Amino acid sequence: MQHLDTLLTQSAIAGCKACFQVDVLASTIQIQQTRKEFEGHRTIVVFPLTRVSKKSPEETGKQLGEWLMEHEPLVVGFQIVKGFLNLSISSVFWSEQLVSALNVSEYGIAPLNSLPRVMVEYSSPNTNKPLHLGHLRNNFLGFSVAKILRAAGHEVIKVQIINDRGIHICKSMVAWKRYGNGETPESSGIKGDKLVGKYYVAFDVEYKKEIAVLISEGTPEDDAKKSAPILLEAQNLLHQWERGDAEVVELWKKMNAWVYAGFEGTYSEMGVSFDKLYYESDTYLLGKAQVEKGLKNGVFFQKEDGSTWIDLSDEGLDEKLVLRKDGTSVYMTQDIGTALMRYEEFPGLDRQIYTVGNEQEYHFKVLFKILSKLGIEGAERNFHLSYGMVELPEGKMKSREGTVVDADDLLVEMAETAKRMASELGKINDLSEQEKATLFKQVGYGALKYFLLKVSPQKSMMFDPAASVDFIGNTGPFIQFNFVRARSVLRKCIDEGIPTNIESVDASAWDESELRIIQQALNWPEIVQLAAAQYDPSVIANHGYELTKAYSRWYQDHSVLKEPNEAKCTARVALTQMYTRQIEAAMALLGIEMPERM
RNA sequence: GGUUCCGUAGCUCAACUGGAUAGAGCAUCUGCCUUCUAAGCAGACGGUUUUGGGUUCGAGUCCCAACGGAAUCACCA
Repeated sequence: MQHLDTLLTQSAIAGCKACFQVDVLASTIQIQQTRKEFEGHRTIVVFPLTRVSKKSPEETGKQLGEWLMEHEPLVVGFQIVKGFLNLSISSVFWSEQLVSALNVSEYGIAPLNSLPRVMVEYSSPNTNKPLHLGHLRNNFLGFSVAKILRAAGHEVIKVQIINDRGIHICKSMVAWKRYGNGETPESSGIKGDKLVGKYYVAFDVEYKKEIAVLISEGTPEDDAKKSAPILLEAQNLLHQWERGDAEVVELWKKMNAWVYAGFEGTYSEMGVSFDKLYYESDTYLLGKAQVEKGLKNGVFFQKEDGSTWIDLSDEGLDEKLVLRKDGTSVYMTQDIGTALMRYEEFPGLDRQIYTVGNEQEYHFKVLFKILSKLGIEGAERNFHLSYGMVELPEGKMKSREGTVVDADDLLVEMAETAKRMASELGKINDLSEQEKATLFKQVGYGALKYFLLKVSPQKSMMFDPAASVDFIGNTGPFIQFNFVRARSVLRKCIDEGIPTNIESVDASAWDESELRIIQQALNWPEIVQLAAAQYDPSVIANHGYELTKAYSRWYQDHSVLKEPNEAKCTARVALTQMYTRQIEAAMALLGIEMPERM
């Protein structure tokens, strides 16, 4: 479509020269898709031209339209509505564009490495509890953005950093030592991450009890919170870990391994993956060296108590701590080290995309500034893919109040809902049990992914577990359903000997609704680029929905198999093919699989 | 209090980045399955785009102010 608009712009510029004797800039020619209530395909907005034409919008449009009719072969008709010049484009053009799009292998997908190498970080869980709904949004988002960037031409490296170290895991360790009696995932049959999470909860229960006891003995609340024995024990474990105490490190390794096995199960169900994993325990010391180097260069400064800071007040930010007075690192220290390490490990890395919730916006603003001051070329190109929280009707998820929506549970529920719907409809009774199981996951997970990705990332969103995720309307299954119908048509074409290798379509075979769908579909390459530029899967989701909606409407009153006119039949096969290929590609960018039947 | 983000139909979201009469889905109501899969299609209902100013041919979109909500401003992660 860009191609078409470029041609039309050039013609319009020539037209302005001929009609009004002025040179106009390309930016003055505004072209958009004609709204569906008007005749025509592309619209030139005339208002900006009235300044040079010195005529009314209607008169300006009329002169330009007449000139284009004569001199631009693509334009076969025009109409002026107020200040809008609506151009009808030759259906031969649409026909040819469609066929050529059908004959490239991955229409709209840019060649790999045509754009620079980028890194997408997502997930980044703590290892003390299982993944929840918030992680689902995070993971689907990061995974999808990685795919979109790849489709736009970037080389993409998907990574996560695992927060495997710190007080949180020590809490689980203490509780397991106290109450675990050697329980393991194998002995209990509990998934590893769930088991560790169980002891994190057990810690919290005991911690609260001890605080209550202390308070009843007359200890002020603040002191009680700091001096509860179980907390001290956890802190002690953390110190032992940092000193490398063999027994503690072994327990830490053991419990983390349980968690990783559990996470791996969830990731695999979700269909997300990573190219490289980073562990905080490997990287948390790296930042220190960088900070010390920066201290010598004057990027950082030390306060009297020995803590290290950066002053970003002239950037509109505050002073920010990068090393504690005891020399231990904070979150920022670690992120500095990890970032610099990644630049070294992946030469030519153009930027990093951090998929992290919007509560950390300030943190990343500071991080990017620091990286820039440390001399990273293009550090300001780094992007915090910030997303809003997923909220429940009663507010935020709180693990302490048990309102957390568990990722594994939700996935199971989604597949079950798909199963329930499918058995009510009874269209797939002849599939094998295994085929059915696959289908229920495709549909159920598809519904969930679409639900979470169709909303712009920055917006916080509502999730009502009671209302559940819809399967009708603007949903993943609606798109899958239309795909399945279209595929079914194409299969039957093959059965009935109707050719599906389309090399040309007679332009006279199209009706207006079809030309409109073609036009919509030909926007695909730009949609991919736009989604990549904005790091926004919802752009893809919306396009997929609009295209599907149009196809579904068309499907209702255009039969392919029963169309007697051969040229029309061919045209409809081509359109159906275009639809199935594009929608499959689009959904793939969202991580949604398409079934053959449903 | 400072900074940032958000506010569109009863609910959940769009609106091609300043263009035409602000669109979908859900919910409610009415039609359509002997016709390629009805998880569908068509129609009805539903709006002072939170409010008030401004910028211009033109504002949901940009600027200012107010109101409402969220996040952040930790030697937490």
